[in-house]
Amino acid sequence: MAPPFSHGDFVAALHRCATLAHLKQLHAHAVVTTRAAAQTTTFHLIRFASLRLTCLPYARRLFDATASPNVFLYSAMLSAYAASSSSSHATQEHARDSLALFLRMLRRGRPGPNQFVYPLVLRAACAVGVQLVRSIHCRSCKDGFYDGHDVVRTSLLDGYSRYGMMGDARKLFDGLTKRNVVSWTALVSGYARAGKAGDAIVLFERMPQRDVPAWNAIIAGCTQNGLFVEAVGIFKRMVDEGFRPNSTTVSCLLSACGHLGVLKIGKVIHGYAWRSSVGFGSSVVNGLIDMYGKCGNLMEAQWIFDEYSDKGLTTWNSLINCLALHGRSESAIAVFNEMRNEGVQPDVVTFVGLLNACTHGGFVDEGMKYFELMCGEHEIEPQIEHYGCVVDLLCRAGQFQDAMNFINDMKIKPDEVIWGSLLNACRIHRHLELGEHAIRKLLDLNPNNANYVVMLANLYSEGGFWEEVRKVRNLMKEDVIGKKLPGCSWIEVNRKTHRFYSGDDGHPESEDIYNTLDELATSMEMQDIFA
DNA sequence: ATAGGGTTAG
Repeated sequence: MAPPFSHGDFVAALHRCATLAHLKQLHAHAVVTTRAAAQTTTFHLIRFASLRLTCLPYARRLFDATASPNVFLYSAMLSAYAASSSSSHATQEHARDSLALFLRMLRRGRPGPNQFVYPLVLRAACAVGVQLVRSIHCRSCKDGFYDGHDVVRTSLLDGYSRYGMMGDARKLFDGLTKRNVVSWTALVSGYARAGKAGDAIVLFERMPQRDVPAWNAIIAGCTQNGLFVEAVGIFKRMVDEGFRPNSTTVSCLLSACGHLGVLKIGKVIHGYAWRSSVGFGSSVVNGLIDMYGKCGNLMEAQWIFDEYSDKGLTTWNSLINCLALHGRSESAIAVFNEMRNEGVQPDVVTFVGLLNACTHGGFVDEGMKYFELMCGEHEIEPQIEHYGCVVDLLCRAGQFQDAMNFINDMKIKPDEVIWGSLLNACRIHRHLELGEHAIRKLLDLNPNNANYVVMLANLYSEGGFWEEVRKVRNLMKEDVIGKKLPGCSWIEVNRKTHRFYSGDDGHPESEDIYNTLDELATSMEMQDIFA
């Protein structure tokens, strides 16, 4: 006969379980002492199995073994699904399972969903589609879990904001009985994701209180909108005000450093991850590979990649992108093959990197082969980025007819990047006719972009068509088109940042730089001739 | 018991 075992004893014992085997023993003990019949026991077992031991299937079996689960068990199960959605594939699958449970509740009518169930179901609905968010919104109104239930409202706010529906999100925010740091943060992230970084920053500055996720939201919002300098500035404020950055902060910042090419700050962040408790989880490691790669330190990126044992899809993608960026085309392709041998399924981003590698290496046939592989075997619907890569690939190789045929066969409308790639190649290969065609398409898409007119002038002047050049120059003087911003780039060498504008000769070593550029161009042409 | 923050891309 088992000794008496109170509920308190049971919970205490549960928290000392380190493995699923321990949990099963305790479960068995509960069955023997008939405690298993109590739904509070099952509730604790489900939560511990799923959240602490990350064993979702066991949690589900416990749930399924209960004849008429109460609302606590439903919400424990929904939390379990929400917590174990790490990869996007798992998210989809778990979202479907969560929604199936919700539908079961509605069908059976008992227990009805309550204010704890709605936020969990809404999180799953977000992963599926905004229509579902809307339906659940309606349902929550009918059930009376809408007015006055700020947590449900905040979940809805987040749901709409993830689909860029900021009007609806704003209404939900304005109708809250009491705003808090969570609802403010949800709104800030929403505006940032919708591309309204300015609105996001204004709201952030108005927030009555801020915590680490709130700072992360605005830093992420800046990086998502290309405001990398601002992201670094806000990070400095965050640290000055005594907040402790976590791994999310660090990965956002590494992204910003990579885009800016500021190795110095990137290394400081790396050092911070080392000293603090942030550590080297996948997001930080992937961010480091990307940052070092973009800042020119390919060796360091490769080294971090090699040392990291828990390589995920993004880890592989980051390295392939770095290699492509550095013109190491064969290595990028080799890493891609290695990745597939390891059984990691490539995604849309992988193929952008891979196609870029092919473009930079001039591997036209391989590039086309990988494009086919992506559409065929991997069943990935090509995005505009992939089309852009292929057009670039064909154009740089001078295969204009193939490029035009490819553009005409595209399933989506060609954008500025597609026509821009074509135009650039036409300029290099002096293909005037097709170049004019590309310019026309570009001006159709964006009549106010002065860059295109400058490109047209360049196209004519490099072909020696001076009369046309004069016409275009006159067109520019009419000021119908805004002023062209000069192209700008910068690089950090030996702790000093050197900045260059296009056509700029202000750098002290300008003459050497242009000489080296000429040498490189000549050497490249020679390689072309003898290839 | 429930809600907010994330990296890779021409």
